Amino acid sequence: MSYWVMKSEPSVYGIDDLAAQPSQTDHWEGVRNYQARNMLRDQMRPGDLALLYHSNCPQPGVVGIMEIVRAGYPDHTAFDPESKYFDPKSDPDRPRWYMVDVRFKRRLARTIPLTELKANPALAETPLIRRGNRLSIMPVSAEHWQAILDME
DNA sequence: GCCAACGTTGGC
DNA sequence: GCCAACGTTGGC
Repeated sequence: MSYWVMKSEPSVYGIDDLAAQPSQTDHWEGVRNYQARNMLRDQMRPGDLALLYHSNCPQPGVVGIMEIVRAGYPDHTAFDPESKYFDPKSDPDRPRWYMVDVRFKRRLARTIPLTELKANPALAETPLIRRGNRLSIMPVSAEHWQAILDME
């Protein structure tokens, strides 16, 4: 079982949106980066856990925990010309982009802000806070996972 | 809004 | 394959 960090902009899709789903489950659509795609397609498995990180907002930080409930499968929004995630270079026979399904587990007791994550020496090596890392899906070690939750 | 740090595209 | 131009991300 693996741990992950998944980023989203709360103005687009945040923890409240996921929690509001009838099944508290949703597709993680719209990832259009090859490195992140490879993780979605090849590495994420049902039962894996992911921290949800809110980016591009007043208080960027980790806000909750999600569980991966379906392994990678083709991101159908890439096939839909009406979707903002449409990509004409992806088609059902040769899908370029993938997604997983995630289920809301819980909110953290508080948002753990990026400033605090950066200030924690135990997290110096975690991809989330390494400068310039813009991946929307990142692995996190079990040790770093625990170190983050210890800050809750 | 600014700008650093990327990733992608396309000419050659 | 190189690399300049361009687009995007995301903190601040």
